[in-house]
Amino acid sequence: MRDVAARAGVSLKTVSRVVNRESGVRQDLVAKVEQAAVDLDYRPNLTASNLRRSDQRTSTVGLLVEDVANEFFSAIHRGVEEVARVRGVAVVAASLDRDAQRERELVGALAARRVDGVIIAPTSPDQSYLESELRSGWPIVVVDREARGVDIDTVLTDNREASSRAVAHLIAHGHTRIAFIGGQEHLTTEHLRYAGYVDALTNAGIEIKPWLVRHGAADADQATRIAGELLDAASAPSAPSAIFSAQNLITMGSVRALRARSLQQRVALVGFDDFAMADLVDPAVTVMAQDARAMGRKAAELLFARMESFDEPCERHVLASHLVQRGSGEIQAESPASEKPLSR
Amino acid sequence: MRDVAARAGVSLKTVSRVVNRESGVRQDLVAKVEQAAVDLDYRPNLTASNLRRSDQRTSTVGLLVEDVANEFFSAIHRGVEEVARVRGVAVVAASLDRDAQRERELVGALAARRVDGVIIAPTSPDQSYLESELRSGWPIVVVDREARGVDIDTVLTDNREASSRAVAHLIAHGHTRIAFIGGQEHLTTEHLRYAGYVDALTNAGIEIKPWLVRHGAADADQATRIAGELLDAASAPSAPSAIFSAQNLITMGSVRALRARSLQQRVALVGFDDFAMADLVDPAVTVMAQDARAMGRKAAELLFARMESFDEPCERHVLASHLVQRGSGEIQAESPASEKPLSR
DNA sequence: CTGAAAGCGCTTACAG
DNA sequence: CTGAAAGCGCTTACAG
Repeated sequence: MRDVAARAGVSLKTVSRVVNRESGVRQDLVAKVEQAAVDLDYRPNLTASNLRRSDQRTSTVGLLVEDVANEFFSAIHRGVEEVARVRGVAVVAASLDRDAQRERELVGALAARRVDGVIIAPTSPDQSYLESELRSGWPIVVVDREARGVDIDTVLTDNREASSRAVAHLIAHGHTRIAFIGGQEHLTTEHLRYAGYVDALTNAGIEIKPWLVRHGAADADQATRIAGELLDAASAPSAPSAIFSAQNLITMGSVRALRARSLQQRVALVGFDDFAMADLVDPAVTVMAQDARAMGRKAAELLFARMESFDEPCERHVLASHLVQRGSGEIQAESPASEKPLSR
Repeated sequence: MRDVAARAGVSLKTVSRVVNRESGVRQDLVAKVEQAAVDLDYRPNLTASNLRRSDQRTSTVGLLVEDVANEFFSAIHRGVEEVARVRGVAVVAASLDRDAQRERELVGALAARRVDGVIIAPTSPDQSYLESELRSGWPIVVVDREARGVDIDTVLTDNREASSRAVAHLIAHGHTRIAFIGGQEHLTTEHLRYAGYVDALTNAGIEIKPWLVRHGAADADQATRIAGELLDAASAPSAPSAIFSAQNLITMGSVRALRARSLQQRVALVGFDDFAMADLVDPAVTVMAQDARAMGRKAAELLFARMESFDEPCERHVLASHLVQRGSGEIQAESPASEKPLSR
């Protein structure tokens, strides 16, 4: 900038005004400065400018999710980006991979870069370490999963209610032996989805059968193995006639397990989370679909709102999921009483 | 930092040394400074530090792709992140959405943030606008698609050869009426994949039939429509007996078109790019799989290498794709001569 | 409308 | 081993 000022024969301040398109600079000076900037390949340095600027904004926000390559989280990423973009704000995204320590490290890395705020799908069991950043007025929003140990803006789906509806859907198709396959137990989403499963069974007066409940499927391959164990181990009368899978990767794994045993037309399946190609599997997969992109948008809106107002009370948004019936969830339980043909 | 220095009763410089873990500070001073930092909730300001630092590194790199929510690009993102992470480097990722102007704007936005380098899957037809940034020594690597109008480090797949192999695979199964469905024509990947299609047909002495070639499918829905037109419009003897789709979204769209006509067991399909659940569709989808994550890793490695050496000649890496046979690509052409049963 | 001085939070290049 | 001064590229808060 100094070089540009020298070449244009004006002061630093005038160059600054032109670069920031402030009004009230004589037209001929504007032209001179712009010419000099072009001649010298001048690029404004945002990091220098916000060092002194009063708002201290870097026009960058952070996003921490389980895995940027998981389609659920990349859809959230996309939603955040959409809201950030219109404000000229960039998004630095990173994957936590269920590593609690990395969550803290990355928060620190984003703080060191002075991003204007951060959106987190927390993986660590406790977020009280965020206390001091929140007190300092650094905007933080939690998405998909609830934070624990700290009061914070939150965007969630109706995990418990939606799961209950999903399981009730299976019950309505005659199922009473419904397996639950869930992910990491310490995640709030898993807790709530399991609670919804219990709710639905309880409401229907169906006993919870512990041997049909499995937690801890960390990826699609583990889910395939676990679903396989459920399908193989149980003796016929106690074998599951339906599966409720609590998450997209688990659903994909369950589909593989069912197909490997040629059970996909006999054992019903409803999965939490939609995924690409769910409509093309045979039978097509019935899912409880969250609008991940909308969650990302909402989280970003909360984040930007928070930048304007430190001391408003925390907000908590719950987005509704909806059941997408595609076939796998409408398979009737095999029983003498039920004689409807397989739907679809 | 000034406050920390005051509270610890030392100079700014000493705090700086402690914060940066430089050796040669007396143990008692280190302890005092660390205590003061904790008391005051001190966070180092990376943006301030690299303003003065000689290397001027922000420990952040940029990544510009078509869409962060497309699984091909989010896998690249993940690969870049893996390499960046071990260096303590953050990744700011953004979507171009085929908007050439946005490509330039985002490059400018990243330049203003002084990221240490940027990886681009270019969408605009010409990258000569990057000339001045490259001259200034700003590391840029291009991934997936070639840059035009500028000499630059590049990571690609063997688009042409791989496409040729994919189409040859269909020819080997008796097909001569093979449709090509491609995306945006100005993308180098599309050019090359079409060229590979032409190569394979030419090598086999099969004439290119213009009515079987369609460019410009911009998303899965358009691909469904285009594939449908191809399947419907042609009169029986000239209808395609196989489809080569040049990209993941197009493949998904083509699967939908085939299924809507119950042709999925009769018309063969090979797609470029693998995708989740391709193994669970019926028939499972044969694809020419690129290792997107490896491409991202390689691009990041080139980028970091470039930061060390401005004037080395540009490198160009071509990663091999491999055919994953799953069923849809092994459907034999229907002809009296061919009596093999459907494979799988 | 334009500019000279001070300062953002840190590091460099020195001196002690 | 420690620190006082200058400066990174810009903006603020003035004065003219």
